[in-house]
Order: sequence, then structure tokens, then C-alpha cells
Amino acid sequence: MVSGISTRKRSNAVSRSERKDLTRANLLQAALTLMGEGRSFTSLALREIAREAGVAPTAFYRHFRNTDELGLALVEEVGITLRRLLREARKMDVAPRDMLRRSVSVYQDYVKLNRLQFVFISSERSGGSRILRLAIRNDVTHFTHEMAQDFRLRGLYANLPTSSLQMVCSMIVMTMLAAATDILDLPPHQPLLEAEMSENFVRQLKIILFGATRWDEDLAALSAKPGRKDEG
Amino acid sequence: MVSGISTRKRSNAVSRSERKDLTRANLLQAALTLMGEGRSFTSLALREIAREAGVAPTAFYRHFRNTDELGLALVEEVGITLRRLLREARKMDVAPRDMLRRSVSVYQDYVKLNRLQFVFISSERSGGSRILRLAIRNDVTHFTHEMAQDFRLRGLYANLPTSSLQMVCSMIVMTMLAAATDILDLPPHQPLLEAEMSENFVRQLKIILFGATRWDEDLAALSAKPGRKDEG
DNA sequence: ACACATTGTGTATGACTGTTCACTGAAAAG
DNA sequence: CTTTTCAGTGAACAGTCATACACAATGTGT
Repeated sequence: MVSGISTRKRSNAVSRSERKDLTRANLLQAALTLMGEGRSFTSLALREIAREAGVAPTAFYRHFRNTDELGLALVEEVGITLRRLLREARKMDVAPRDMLRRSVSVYQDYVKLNRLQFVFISSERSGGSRILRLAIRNDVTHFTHEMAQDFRLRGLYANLPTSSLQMVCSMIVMTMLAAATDILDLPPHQPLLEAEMSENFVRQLKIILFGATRWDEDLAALSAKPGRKDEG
Repeated sequence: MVSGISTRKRSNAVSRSERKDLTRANLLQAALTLMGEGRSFTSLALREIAREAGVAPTAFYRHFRNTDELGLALVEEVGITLRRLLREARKMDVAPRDMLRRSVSVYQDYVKLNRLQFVFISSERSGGSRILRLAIRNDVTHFTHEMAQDFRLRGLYANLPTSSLQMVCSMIVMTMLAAATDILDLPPHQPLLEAEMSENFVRQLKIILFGATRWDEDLAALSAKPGRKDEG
């Protein structure tokens, strides 16, 4: 029963498990599509998803116990997407002149390419089902940690203590997610608006990175000669 | 019909419009309560809201055309809450030593005091109904602008150009909203966790403020002697 | 005192929901 | 070839939904 390759039918026709995986993917895609039309995940009905996937409502149960379980499967897909993004970022040169700007550009393209998945992240990260929210936040936290690790490995901001680096990365991720919402809401074919958005995005990241280094410097100065005021 | 005070019944009993306002408030509160139990707004049913408010489903129509309209009324309430927060912040001394820390503390208390409204903001700012999302973003933008104006009036970061100040404020607001989610998810009676969260919050704001000033300095230096690298 | 306006109720209706069950047909296994 | 497995079907169920309508109760204006 559980044999990798069929015994008597190595034909070109699709195998049963392949068909199953296909309708499963159709169900996931159907949910994403419906959310892309401005629906929240918790408001999606099982029958509705099945209908969009072109399948009888009862077929849903062959793949997921309920809609929440489908949601978790979606989160898993999202996790893969985020890991791919990191891998893509890792392929970039270490420190060319406009690395930040190029990173932003890569990210924007990535969001537009995986539009529906980012719609899903943005919508459900702070809303609706509790288990979904927690699962997404878990993925995002993981992403943040991996980013910090990449910074370390590449010697970026090597003078920052780990806790500061973690914080910087979490702020970067926060900014990225906020930017994703903007990218998704952007009307298509508006290069001017898009350029302005990119510019803002780059600025925000610069502020964070500059602030982090300077804050660290001030901390060092503070421990050297205490009593200095640290705000204003 | 539209007279401020009843002509013949100035008694202690509640007037008709008072009753109406009360059930209206009950409906709004009911929606917030249901969302506080982890539901997304778009998944709330009219009948459900009416039931929670202790009123017949059909009574709903005396106050709102549909649930979306109730959502917009909630957004209006939220707008008032945000304006109250700004007013409260304005009452603080101009520049005591630990102004930032105190602002954070005030904000945390405010979020906890208006918990359900912040749950609503956090959930619906990026999810579900399009018109609701836009309405909330509008309120948040307004809040950001008012904050920038307050900074100007108090002479804070007076050296920053307006565009930078706007950006700093939008980053502050972004951080505040992210912090709100953390505050809301915080299990009660965990002073250690809460203190750590506050500390992180303060750090993040410092990074933004430091980064903004330094970025501005670097911009000035850049225009003075161009050719300086601006990243690393 | 009387007529009107308005808030809230109860019932009804047709559509949609999640879930069950017995089933079909074809791939997989023997 | 025969048998088994199993993804997908279609009918049926009880429940909830939004909405419409006639109606009741009561504050309000004349």
C-alpha cells in the first residue's frame, strides 16, 4: 500500500496520490483567492472554499478536518515562502554601495510575486483566529532570528550586541510587514507612487540602522562616564 | 420632533432618544465584546450582535443599515479614543528627564484601559473589510499628523525637516501599534514580562529618534561635501 | 385627549451553513 | 482477473443567517 512507485502502472497518467495533492493544493489556492478578494479567513465557509476549488463540499474532509486546519497548512506554506526570501537575500553581494536599496527592490518584487500569501500574512497576523495568529507570529519570529543570524555571519553591524541586533531585526521585519501592506494596496501601474514608497521604505530602514549604531555608541559612552542624560 | 428637551415630560424617566442611544451603544459594545473573544469583525453576524446586545435582530436595523455601517461607527469611536490619547499626552511636562519612558507607561495604561477598542484597531487595520480597513488607516494617518504637529509646537526635534518628522512619527505610530498587539496578548499579572516589554518599547523608540537625528545630520554633511558613502 | 412618530418584537421565508451517510468509480494491491 | 482502498459525489439533516412584514408599546407634538 505504501510503496513509492506503482507496481503495474508506471504510465504517464497521474497517480492517485498526485491527484490528491492536486486537489489539496486547489483547496489552499481557493482559500487564498477568496482572501485576495478582500475576505477575512475566519469568514470563509468550508462550502465556499470547496466551491471555489471546483470540488464537492464533502471532499474537503478528505484533506482537512476543518477550515482551521487548512489555515495552518497555509501558514506552513507561508513559512516556506519566507525561508525562500531569506535564501534569495543571502545570494546578494555582501556590501555593494546601494545594498539597502537593492534589498528593498528585491523584497517589493517578492511581495508582488507572492501577493496572495502576503495578503494572508498581513490580514491574519493580527486578526481573527487565535491559533492562526500565533502560528504566523511564530513564523515571523523565526524569520527575524534567521535574519539576525545572517547579519552575524556576514559581519554586518558586528559591533552590536546580540540583543540589540535582535531588536534591530525585529524592527526591520516590522517595517517590512508594514511596507507589504502598502505594496499590496498600491494601485497597479503607478511607477511614481511606487518609487515614492520605495524611497520611504529605504529611509525607514536607514533610520533604524543608524539609530541602532548610534544608540549602541551612546550606551558605551554612558557606561564610560555615567550621569549623562540619555533623552531629549 | 427635533426638539432638544421634551415639552411635557421633563420627568426623571429616560427619554426616547436616550433609550435609542443606549441600545445603539449596546450594539457597538456587543460587537466589541464578541471581537474581544477572538472573533474577526467580518465573521460577526447581525443576529449574533443583536443577541449579545440583548435585543431582537430586527431592532438592529433601527440603528444601522448593516454590519459594515456599525463597523464604521466603531471606527468613529476609535478616532475619538485616539484623539483623547493625544490630549492626554499633551498634558505631560515638556521635557523631563524620562519623558520617553513615561510616555510609554501612559500609553500602556491607555491600551489596557481601552482594551477592546485596541483589539478592534489591531485586528481590522490590516484585515477583513476593505472600507473598514481604509477608515481605520485614515484615523491612524490623522493621528500621525497630529503627533507631528505636537512635536513642532513643543519644539521637539526642531532641526528635522517636516518630511522627516512625518516619517519619524509614522514609524513611532507603527511601533505603538505593534506594541499594542503585544500588550493585548500579554497574560495578566506578569510584571516581569510587562517590564521587559516596556523596556523593549522604549528602546525601539530611542532607536527611531536617534536614527532620525543622525540621518538628518548625515544628510547635511552629505550636501556639504558630496561623495560620502551613505550605507554600511 | 388625541394622532403621530418611532423604537422594538415576533413570525416567516428562502438561502446558506457544517456535517452525516451511503454511494461510485478508478487506481492500487494481491 | 479479483479484491481492496479511497478520493470524490450527492442527498439529506438540523441549524443559522439576513431580511421583510405586520404589529405592539410608548414617548412626543398639537
